[in-house]
Amino acid sequence: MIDRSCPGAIEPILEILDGKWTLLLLLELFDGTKRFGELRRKLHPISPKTLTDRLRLLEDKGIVTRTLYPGVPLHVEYELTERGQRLQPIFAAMWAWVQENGVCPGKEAENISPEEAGSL
Amino acid sequence: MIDRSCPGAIEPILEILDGKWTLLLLLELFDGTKRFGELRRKLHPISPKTLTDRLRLLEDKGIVTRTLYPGVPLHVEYELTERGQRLQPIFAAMWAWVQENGVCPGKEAENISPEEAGSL
DNA sequence: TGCAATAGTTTCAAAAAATGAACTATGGAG
DNA sequence: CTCCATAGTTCATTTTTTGAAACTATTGCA
Repeated sequence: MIDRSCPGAIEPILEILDGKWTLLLLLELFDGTKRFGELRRKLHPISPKTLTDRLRLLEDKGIVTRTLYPGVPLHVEYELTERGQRLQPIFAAMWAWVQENGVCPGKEAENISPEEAGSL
Repeated sequence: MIDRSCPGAIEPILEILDGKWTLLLLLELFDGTKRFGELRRKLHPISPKTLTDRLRLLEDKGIVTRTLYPGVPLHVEYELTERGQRLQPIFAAMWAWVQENGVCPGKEAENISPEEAGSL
């Protein structure tokens, strides 16, 4: 389980998972390769600055790769590395916890009024 | 595994795990009931304000309980709830990731010079 | 030449989080 | 009446993070 003799050892992962958008961003990437604009839309209203900041950090930590495709218009794809894929169990554990203890916002959204629904 | 149809569902846990000291604090509490001063020493140099802020938040979210023991000197004990205990698998998954991909700072500390060691 | 579409960067302001130092509260012992 | 030890609180300041708006870069096409 958890090795209590080396408490500082979780720090590398704290650096990776830290930041307002990081977990949501990683969730998107678990779903597969994504382009910059696509991530921006799915994580709306994230700012482009914050998105690049996060992606650069994850790149530095070896969690994602950035691939530029020249051509018109150019585009860029972000993809999880092997190392990044291995983060999935952490999310699965979070997910399991939420199932048992949290609430899924979607469930309550089922009975929103038509007017509210229209504005989405 | 992860339910992609309900992406917003991880948010409750983001609120719980957020903050510079939270994960380290929870690690301490997994080890057992702890008093305020004890946590403060183990998490040094955390400020008392930050520590109370975190503990209050965790209390509000039903993750820890606070028990006051009157008497002289008075003392307070913080303990994980059942709900809080169930967060352990998340940490275990983080730990496993670090084992495979990260570095344990302790390992490198084995060959520090005597002068450096003396200052600890 | 200038526009369209992608993916950013830059700069500055605003908001949120953490820190540090000093102070409060409790209650018995001396 | 003061002191000790515990567990905080308060407030001003600093540091860190996030955000918004406007601007840059690339390259083919009309």
